[in-house]
Amino acid sequence: MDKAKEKRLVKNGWKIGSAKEFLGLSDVESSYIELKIKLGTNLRKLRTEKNLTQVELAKILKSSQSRVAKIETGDPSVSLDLIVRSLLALGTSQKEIARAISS
Amino acid sequence: MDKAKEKRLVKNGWKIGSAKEFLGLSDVESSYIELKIKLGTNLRKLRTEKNLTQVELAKILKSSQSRVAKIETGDPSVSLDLIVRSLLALGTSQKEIARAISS
DNA sequence: TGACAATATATCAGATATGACATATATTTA
DNA sequence: TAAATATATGTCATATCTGATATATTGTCA
Repeated sequence: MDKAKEKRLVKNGWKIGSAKEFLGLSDVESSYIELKIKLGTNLRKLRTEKNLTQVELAKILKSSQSRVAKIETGDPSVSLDLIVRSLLALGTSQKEIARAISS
Repeated sequence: MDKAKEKRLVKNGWKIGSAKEFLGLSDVESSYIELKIKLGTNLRKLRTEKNLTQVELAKILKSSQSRVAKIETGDPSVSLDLIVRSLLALGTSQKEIARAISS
């Protein structure tokens, strides 16, 4: 299964459902990807609300600009761990993370 | 920071707060650990409700008994990705995962 | 008690994620 | 418009996570 391709499709407006069908993703896999994209999108929202650049956020996270971009664009190389830690580092509470997942 | 030690402490009834203080964990780190423990505990609850052994669950997850045990006991070597995928594989919805995080 | 099933813990080679860097492509601003 | 700033994408050496295996510990029941 080509995760890079799948990510590109999702980014370009494909609904998870259709991407799932097209790529033959399992329910678990597609739900997991959907979840990561939700949280990554949430991180971008948070960052822009705080008027931070990716470079500035990267510094806070002790990561790099490129990895922040990958978090926000749902790059398949990014772990849920990193996304969640990043949200927490920006002050997101567990309840807020839960809300983001439910949305 | 010794994650194995921290895990043992938490397991033995230390509250996150005190483990955090004792070990000098950052807010991000302690919240992240707390979250993993919550979801791991949730997985165990789900598994036992379904009357599955760790060996049986491992087979479903295409993992091993030892890794299932590590998920359930909050072993620091386990990623959030694996925990969430495992919950999803047991049929947990995103809303239910969100609920577990909020609790 | 002892045998047996279930769970926990330790270790490791291979797999995957990581920050860093280079560089491409937007996007903004003068 | 061009220059400056911000974001995206590709690659890689190193770090971390993985399933597997071995073995220890715990619980259960005759």
